[in-house]
Amino acid sequence: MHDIRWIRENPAEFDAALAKRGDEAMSADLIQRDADRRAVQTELQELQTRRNDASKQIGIAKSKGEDADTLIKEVSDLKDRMQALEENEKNLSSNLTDLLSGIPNLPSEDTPVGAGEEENVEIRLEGVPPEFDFEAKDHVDLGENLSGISFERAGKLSGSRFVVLQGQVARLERALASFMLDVQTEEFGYTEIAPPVLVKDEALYGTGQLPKFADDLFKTTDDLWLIPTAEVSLTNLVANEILAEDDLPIRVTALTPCFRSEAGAAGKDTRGMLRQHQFNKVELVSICHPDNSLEEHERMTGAAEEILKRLDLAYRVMVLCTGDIGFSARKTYDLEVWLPGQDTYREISSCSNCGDFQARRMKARFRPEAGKGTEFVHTLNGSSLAVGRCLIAVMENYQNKDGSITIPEVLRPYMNGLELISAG
RNA sequence: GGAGAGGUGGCAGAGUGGUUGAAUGCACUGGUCUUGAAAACCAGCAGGCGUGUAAGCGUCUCGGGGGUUCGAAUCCCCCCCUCUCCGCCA
Repeated sequence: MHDIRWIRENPAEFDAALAKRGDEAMSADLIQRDADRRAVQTELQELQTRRNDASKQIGIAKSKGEDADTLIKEVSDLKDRMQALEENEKNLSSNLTDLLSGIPNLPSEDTPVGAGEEENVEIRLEGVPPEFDFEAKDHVDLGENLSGISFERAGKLSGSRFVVLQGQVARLERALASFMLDVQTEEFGYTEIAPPVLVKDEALYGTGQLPKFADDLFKTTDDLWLIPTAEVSLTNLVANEILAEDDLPIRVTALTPCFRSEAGAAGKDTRGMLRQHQFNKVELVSICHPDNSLEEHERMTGAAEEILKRLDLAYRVMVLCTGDIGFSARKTYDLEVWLPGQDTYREISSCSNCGDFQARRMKARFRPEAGKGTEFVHTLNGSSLAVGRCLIAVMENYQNKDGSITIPEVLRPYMNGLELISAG
């Protein structure tokens, strides 16, 4: 959500930033609507002032036993005009809010301008993809051969884009998630949270999934939604709160299943478990002081990268361009892990700085120690990591010629010391 | 799911239609006092919006939304949440 007062004062800057995203200029329209709204509001408030004064006098007169009919008549006569103005004001302001809430966040200065995915910029390349002296299999072949993955059985239960994991593969997935949580809580200061995965409209509005992206979500029959990411649950933890300045930063993490309808992805990534309706993810969320969000963004990205480093997986860090960045983000780093089965890098994490965009929507503020009033916090979120995709990465990068999978050192403590997953 | 009780400022807790955005206490902030601290005393202490260069002024908000009234924290309706008892249940 954008600050209409800021738009009023910086219309050119606002439109220029929208243009970078490929969106049309909107400031003139918004400013006009805002001016209309304020004119009506001011007029209404003048009438309210008169009404309040008169009502007080009526009270005084009555308490003295005096006659107040003239005043009562006057206020009575104000009512029609007031009601009309009230309705008018309500419409104007909800129209304005609807418009504003559909406008994406403005990209930061250092977000590269580009039309789409192809124009994202690689800023780091870490690790070396493994070389195999045999033909590398993908996780589907590996998993089915190990009796660890079944799409067929998942299909019986739930249809396409679901998977059943079994045995040591299932355990490996759990090991990954535990490892991720342990690193983030013990080494990066994130507090573990076990949040609801069913949430109300307001929560999804707060983080920006609603009202625009309802099609990407699953909704229950009693009006709750399945979260597409724990970003929703974790960020909304501070919704409608006024925090103390020294509460910041708040760093929270959670392992949750995530649910996505993948409405716009028909035919895309249909093989394997790369793109599922349900997957597990360890999410990081930081709520921080506006002065610190840039460095917090780097820190968070580093925390996510640490997981890949310790798993000794090759990856690259991309800065998303203005055409690929998400609705709520000012700047986003994607981490892409090397997948031998696909012979390419694929997204495994996305770390975004949303500035005060989400905070405004959910009214998450803090009280600055110096100065008065309140200020909006900055919110950041990042995956650390998508567990399902990380499982793919481990299976494909750690495969052996015979189809077995070597368990990465750091995961062995979580696997009761097991070093190898093999068939039979 | 059924029956009942209740939701007031950071917390506790008054307030049933009339100068109440809200008594009082605690907490917090500033000041006086003190060698320092405590205590005591004095003062301040909600958020949003509008208007104004500003000081300020105005307006809205007592779980949320409607309604009655000249006037609602107080009366009426709907919804949400919490607690107690019962039922069901991992």
